[in-house]
Amino acid sequence: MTDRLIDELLKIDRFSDEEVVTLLGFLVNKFVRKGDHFLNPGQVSRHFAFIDSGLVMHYGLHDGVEIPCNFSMEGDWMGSLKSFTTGSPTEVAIKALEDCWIREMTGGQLQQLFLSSPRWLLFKNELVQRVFFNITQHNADFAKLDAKARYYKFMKERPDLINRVPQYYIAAYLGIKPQSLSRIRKEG
Amino acid sequence: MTDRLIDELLKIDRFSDEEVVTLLGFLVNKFVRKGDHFLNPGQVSRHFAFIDSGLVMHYGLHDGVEIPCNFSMEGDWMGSLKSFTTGSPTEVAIKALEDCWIREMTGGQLQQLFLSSPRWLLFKNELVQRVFFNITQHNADFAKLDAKARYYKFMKERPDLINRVPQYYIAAYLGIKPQSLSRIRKEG
DNA sequence: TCCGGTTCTTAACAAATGTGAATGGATTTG
DNA sequence: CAAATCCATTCACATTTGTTAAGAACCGGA
Repeated sequence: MTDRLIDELLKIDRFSDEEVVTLLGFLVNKFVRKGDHFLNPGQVSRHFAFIDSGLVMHYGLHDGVEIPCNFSMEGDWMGSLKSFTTGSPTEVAIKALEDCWIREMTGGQLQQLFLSSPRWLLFKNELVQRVFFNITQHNADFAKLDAKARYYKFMKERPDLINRVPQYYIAAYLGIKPQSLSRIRKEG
Repeated sequence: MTDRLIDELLKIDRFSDEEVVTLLGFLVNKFVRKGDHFLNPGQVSRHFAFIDSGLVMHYGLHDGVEIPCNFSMEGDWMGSLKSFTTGSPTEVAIKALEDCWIREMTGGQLQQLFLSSPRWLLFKNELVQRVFFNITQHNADFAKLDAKARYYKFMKERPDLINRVPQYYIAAYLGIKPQSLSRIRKEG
């Protein structure tokens, strides 16, 4: 039997069996139905989770419209770093776009993990850095590319998302209106 | 005699005198003239530095145009995290917009620092997180606001930069053309 | 299966932003 | 100091994107 979570862990660092067991002892299985929130807008984030299956979006609200800023899927970890570390109400909510099976832990458990082995802090840093690099790239795309180019780039780089994310969310992620995205798709 | 670097350090964590001395032992003073690079486009980043005075921009190139993605000034640390940690050629160059006095160290020295006390790793994480939160906010602004709103927000939040950064760089940072920024400024 | 809502598309028009070119002022350089 | 360059502005016009409204296609639930 293989465990995707362990596979992903070992890609990042050489965790010992003991370290892995400690982590698994903290994790609790949970089901999140499509459309439900892992983290509601304005709430304080208290959990950090691995996604075994399914897809979520991280999003902010603007004039009542949900604007995704990131997507996470099976094999990814998810959480609202800022709310989680500062205890402030989150500016970024997390909602399931598909039924999800996840394994979650609390902030206190994560702290215990950090104390149990220095490797876990490096692990966290690695995850933060990955998201940081992605956001930096997305940001550069906004400054450099027009709407059409951003859409083509998204299609090329995230073909896995094209058919799993509703187009009006993709449009919002790219900073354009759904009608404009339709037009871009039509005119090739 | 006060040292801005030490002030900033102590805002982040309770470093001991010994830890501070270790850091200072690694740092080398350097002058970077306005217009010169701290990190040239495409080079591998080998240094990490504190800015005692002056202003730099982190930027990427697009069709030969410099597009800033971040600014750092006196009191800030600077470096290209991705190039620095992965050893890859940087996608983000760093250029002085004003004459700068900096104190820099090498990657090897930073590693020594990490080994000397766990506090330094936490320190690095804190710096990464801050930039991460900033970029995340800038990113959300791109998706949510039009050019005019982005400019007003920038004026409100970064009045310290308005008169130190040339307007064509501010325009590029905001993802618009200099002429469009001129028009926005004119029409109020 | 049918219904009711949601998502996607289309179109005409409005508004925002880009483009190219010219000007004048400021700044740098020799 | 003068020449040269760079930078900000302005304008007319082109292109892109937003807005509003309507209908078509696609669901999910009764």
